[in-house]
Amino acid sequence: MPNHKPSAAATPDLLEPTVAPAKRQRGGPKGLRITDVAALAGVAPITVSRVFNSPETVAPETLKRVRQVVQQLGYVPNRLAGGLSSSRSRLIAAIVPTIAHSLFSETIQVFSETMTRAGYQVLLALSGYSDSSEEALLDAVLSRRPEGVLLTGVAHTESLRERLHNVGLPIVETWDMTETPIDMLVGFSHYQIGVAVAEHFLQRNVRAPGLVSANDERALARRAGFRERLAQADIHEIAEVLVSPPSSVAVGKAALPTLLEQAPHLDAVFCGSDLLAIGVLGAARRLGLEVPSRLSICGFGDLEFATETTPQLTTVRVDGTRIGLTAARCLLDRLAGNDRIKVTDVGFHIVERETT
Amino acid sequence: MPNHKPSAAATPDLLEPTVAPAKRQRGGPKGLRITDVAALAGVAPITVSRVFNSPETVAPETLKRVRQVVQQLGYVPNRLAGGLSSSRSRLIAAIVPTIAHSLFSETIQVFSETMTRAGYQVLLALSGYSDSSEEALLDAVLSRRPEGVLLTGVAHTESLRERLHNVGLPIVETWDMTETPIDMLVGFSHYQIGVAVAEHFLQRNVRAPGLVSANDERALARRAGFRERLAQADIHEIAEVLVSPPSSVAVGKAALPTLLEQAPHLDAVFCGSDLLAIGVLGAARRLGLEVPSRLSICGFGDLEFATETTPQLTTVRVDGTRIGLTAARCLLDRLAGNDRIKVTDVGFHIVERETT
DNA sequence: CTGAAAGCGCTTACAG
DNA sequence: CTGAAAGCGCTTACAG
Repeated sequence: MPNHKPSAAATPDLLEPTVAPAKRQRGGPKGLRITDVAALAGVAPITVSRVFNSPETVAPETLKRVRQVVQQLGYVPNRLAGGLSSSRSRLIAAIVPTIAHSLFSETIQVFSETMTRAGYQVLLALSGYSDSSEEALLDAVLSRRPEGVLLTGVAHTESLRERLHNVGLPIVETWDMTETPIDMLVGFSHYQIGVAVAEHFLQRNVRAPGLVSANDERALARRAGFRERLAQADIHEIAEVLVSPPSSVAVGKAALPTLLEQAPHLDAVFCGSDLLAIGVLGAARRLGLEVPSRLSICGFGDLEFATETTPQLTTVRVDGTRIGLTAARCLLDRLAGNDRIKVTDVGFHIVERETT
Repeated sequence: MPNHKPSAAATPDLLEPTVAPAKRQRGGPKGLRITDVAALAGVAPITVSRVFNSPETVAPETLKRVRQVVQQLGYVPNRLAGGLSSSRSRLIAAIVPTIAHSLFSETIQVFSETMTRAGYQVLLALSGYSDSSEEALLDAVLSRRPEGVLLTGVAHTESLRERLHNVGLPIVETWDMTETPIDMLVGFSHYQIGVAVAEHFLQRNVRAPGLVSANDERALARRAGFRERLAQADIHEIAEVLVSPPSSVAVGKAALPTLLEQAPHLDAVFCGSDLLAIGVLGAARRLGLEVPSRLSICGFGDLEFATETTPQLTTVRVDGTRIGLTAARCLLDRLAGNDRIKVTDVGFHIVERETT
C-alpha cells in the first residue's frame, strides 16, 4: 500500500515513517507537572518556574494567579528535574560516623537547621567507624550531586581526599584539625586535648595514669598528645585499654580492672568518651576507689547532664553547636561566592567539677 | 540571498531555518556523563546504565570492560537524572523534631543504616517542635520525590495527614500510637505511659503527685493518662509545670520550687524527659528532699548512663533502636511490594532502679 | 515582564 | 545480550 505523505512529496518514501511514530508510553499517569499548572493559569511553564525561583521577576498579577493555581492543585515542583536542569541540587551532604551516641548530633542539628533556613536540604550519610565502605558511601553521596559536603573528622585515606578535592565542591571538615585540609576546616586539635589532659593530671600529681580509648584516628591523636606530654614529665608507663566502638558505660566498667592489672597504683584515667568515664567511675566505686581523691577520671564529649550527676568527673568540653553553625556558615559563604577563612579552631575546655 | 536547502526542495523556504539552529550553550563543561563512559568502552549508553542497574543482564566481558572504564574515569552516575528518568529516587525522607537531644537519634541511626544497606539514602528533615512550618517542610521533602517517609509522631494537622495520604507513598509514623494512622505505624501509647506511671506512683502510696512536661501532643497524651488514672484513685490535685522545649537539666531544676508552691507536700514528680528528671533530682538534693523515699521522680526516654549515675530515678524506657529497625523493615517490605502489618506497638517499660 | 525551543543526563519501552 | 529513539520535568539562554 502506497504512502500518502501530504507535504514534502519529493522526499523518498523509504526514509519517512508511514505515520508519525507512536509515542512511547512511559509508565502510568504521573503526578502534577509544571505544564498542568501553566495550562490552568494560562501562562507558559517557564513563568511557573519563575514564580518558584525568581518571583521578583514576575508581574504581581501573574504571580498571584499562578500561586492560586499551585495552591488549588497542590503542585510541588520536582527537584530531581529542577536540579538536573539547573545543576543546582540544593542538597548538602553530611557525612557522620554516627548520630546515635550524640557526640555529633548537636553539630548536625544546628548545621541542618542553618542549611534549611538557607534553602538547602541535608542528605545524611552515616559512615560508621570503619573506612572500608567509605568509597561506596562517597559514590552514593556524590551521585546526588550535592553542592557542598560536611565531613566529620578529616578524611583519612589519600584516595578519598583526592577524590573530594577533585570534585571541586565546597567541603568542610569538622571535629578535627590538620595541616592539610581538603578545603575548609572547623574543629580543634585532638592532640592538644591529649596534652591538656596530661597537664591536668600532672597538676594533680598523678604518677600512674591510664587510658581507655577507641582506636580511631581522633582517639589516637589524643592518645599521642597525652603520652608525649607525660613523657616530658618522665612518665612513660601508661596503662592502656583500647576498645572498639560503640563505647558504653559497660565497656568502661570492664576496662578498669584491666588497667589495674597493668598498673596496680593507677591514679588517673583518661577516657575516650563520657560514657566510658561514667563506666570507669562506676567500677571505681565498686572497688572502693575514691574519685577524684584516689583516682582522677577525665572523660570527653560533654554529656550535658553529666555536670549534674557526676561532679567527680572531669571532662573535655567541645562546643558541637558552634562547630555546626560555623561549618554551615562557611559552606553558605562559599556557595554565595564569598571567600571564607579556611581554618577555624574552636578549641576546647577542660571542665573540672570537684577539686577534691 | 536565497536559501539553498539541498533536500526537500518543495518545502516552503520561509518555514525552514537558513542553517541548522545554533545549539544553545548550557553552562560550562560539565562533569563526566554516561556517554563518556560508553564511548570509551565502545558500548551504547544504555549498556553502561545496565552495568549499574542490572549487571546480571550484561555479558561478563562487557561488564568487566565497562567497569574498568568507570574506575579509570572515576565516573559517578547522576542520580538526579536517573531518578527523574526512572521515577525511582532511591530516597527516603525522615522527618524528626530534633536529633540533638538524642531521644530520636538512635531511631534515625538504625533506620538510616538499614535503609542504606538496602540501597536507599536518607533525607533528614528537622521539623522542630512547632507545627507552623510543617507545610513548607513537607513541600521541601516531597519535592525530592522520596519513595517513602518516616514521621516522628503522628501527623498533627488534618491538612498534613490528608496531603500525606494523597501522595500515596509508603509512610511510617513512629513514636506514638493512634487509631487512625496515615499508613503504617511503629510506636507505643503515650497515654498508656501516663497511666503506668500513675500506677507506679500509686503503688508507692503517693498522695501529692506533680508533673513537669512539655506541651507537645505526645507529652499531653502522657499527662492525660497520668491524670485520669490518678483521678480513679481520687487524686485530683496535680501540681503542674508546663515547659517549652528544649528541655534541660536547668529547666527541671527551676521547676521543682514551682511545684512545691502548688503542692507543699509534693511526694512524686513525673517528668517529660530524663534531662528534666535529673534537674528535679538536683533541686531536690539541694532542698534536702530525699529521693526516692521522700520524693519519687520518674523520667522518660532512657539515657543509657542514667542507670549508672542516678539510681534514685525511675524512668520509662522505650526501645528507640527497635522502632527504627521495625520502621525500616515496614518501609522496605512495602517497597518490595509485600504487605506489612500496619500497626506495631513496641510497648515500653518502667525501669525502677532503687526501691527505697 | 513573558515565552518557544533546546537541553540537562539518565532510563523506559521496544526491537533485534 | 545490545542498542536507537523518545521521554522524564524541569531551567537555560535567547528573543521579544
